[in-house]
Amino acid sequence: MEIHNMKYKNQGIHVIASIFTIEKGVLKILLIKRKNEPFKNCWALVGGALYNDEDLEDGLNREIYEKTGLKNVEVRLSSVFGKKDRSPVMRMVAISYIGMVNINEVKILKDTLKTSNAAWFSIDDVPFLAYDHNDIIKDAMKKLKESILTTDILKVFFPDGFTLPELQKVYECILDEKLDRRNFRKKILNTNQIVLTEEKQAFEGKKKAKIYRFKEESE
Amino acid sequence: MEIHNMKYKNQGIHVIASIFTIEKGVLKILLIKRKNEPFKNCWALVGGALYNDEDLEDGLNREIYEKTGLKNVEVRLSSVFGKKDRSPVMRMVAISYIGMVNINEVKILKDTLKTSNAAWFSIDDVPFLAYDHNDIIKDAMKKLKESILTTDILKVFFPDGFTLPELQKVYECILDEKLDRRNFRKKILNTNQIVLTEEKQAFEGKKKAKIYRFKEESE
DNA sequence: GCAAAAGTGTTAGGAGTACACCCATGC
DNA sequence: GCATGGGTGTACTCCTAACACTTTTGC
Repeated sequence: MEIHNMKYKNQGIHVIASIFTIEKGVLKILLIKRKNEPFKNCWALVGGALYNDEDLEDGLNREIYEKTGLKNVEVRLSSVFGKKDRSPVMRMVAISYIGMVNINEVKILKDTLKTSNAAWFSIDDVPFLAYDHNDIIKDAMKKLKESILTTDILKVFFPDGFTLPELQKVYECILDEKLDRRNFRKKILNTNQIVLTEEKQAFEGKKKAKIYRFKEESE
Repeated sequence: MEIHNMKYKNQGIHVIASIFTIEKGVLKILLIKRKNEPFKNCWALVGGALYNDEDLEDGLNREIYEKTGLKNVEVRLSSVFGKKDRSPVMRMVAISYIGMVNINEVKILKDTLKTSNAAWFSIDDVPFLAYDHNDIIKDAMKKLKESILTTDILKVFFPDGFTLPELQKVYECILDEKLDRRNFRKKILNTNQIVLTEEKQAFEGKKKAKIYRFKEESE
């Protein structure tokens, strides 16, 4: 590869995050309003161009921080988008990630150097977005549904443990379907990913529910 | 993003394929010997730098063709490798794919503009490779194992159909474990991905085996 | 007729699904 | 005491895994 060959010039990498949360039983995604061209004033996913001197996930976390004020969002690779004309400015390949945050623990910045607004949108109510970000969200949703049972991606929602009714609500919200209470308990307990604690806590009912927590990696 | 900012200059995208085949019951991977720096004379996966004016998979297929003479290899996304120092020349992010080819139907070029050799290596016998290609293979192997049951990625091995003993050999070879004949048949037939044909054919035994084929997408 | 591989069936355990009743608590 | 949600068990089906015998055919 000849570094000065025009065939390779002006390529860049977008690192993009579909950041989800759940607020009052509704799955939401974090969007920002762009302040600059291209797609000025258009809503978009959080993300931007990777620097030369940072690893992919570090770049993504920097972008998330710069555009929303959020720090240390845990992210997982979702997919790659590389159509040659997906950016009107120059050739950009997008690496897309999924992130989950606890809405009670974060405060997003509405106005930054490059964004004029930031807001949570219900997943059923996403507007037309910059670039191919609508496609990216679609793919991220699919991956999210696949990974909730097999990974501990939901851990961030429950830093202090959770009751099974709570967890079930989150599942129902992400999968967008009702689940049977008894079968849900069996399934979750069978994955061997969670353990019972001593505590109890009221959730929606009057009766107190048992609190569980995700196992640590070592357990 | 300011296009002339040094933070974004000299970035590129590697498109890389772990091309597998099965030869005499052994899983093999296609490697090429590099003719140029960096990693001159080192073995490496097939792939190279993406051009500005081509989609990701088109670029990958071009690289495969240039370096091995193979055309139209069907590929699937595997993962992404983006450590900042993974290339000594400039910042390169690698998009890695899995490809399968039928060794009876291809002839690879041993010598091209950029390669001085190309050869199939048993998966247990892969040498030290250029860049982070050893890591990329490891990941591709994991993805390959996950996808053989749920996708028709093995179709290319059997353009004219296959017998179940044949297919089982391929599974055993990729998963690196022995499978029970009766349970294998049940499992495969249950996936509803294959259909019985009228023909029969001898494989390893004297008795002729029934020939199946993968369903078309429309079936 | 025998060696070598192809083909088949049964049983037991585990997971998924559907479904109904009692328990604890706040009001 | 009753409404609300939390907690539990059972029966059926389906998938998985373990396991042994018969069939075909080339030699």
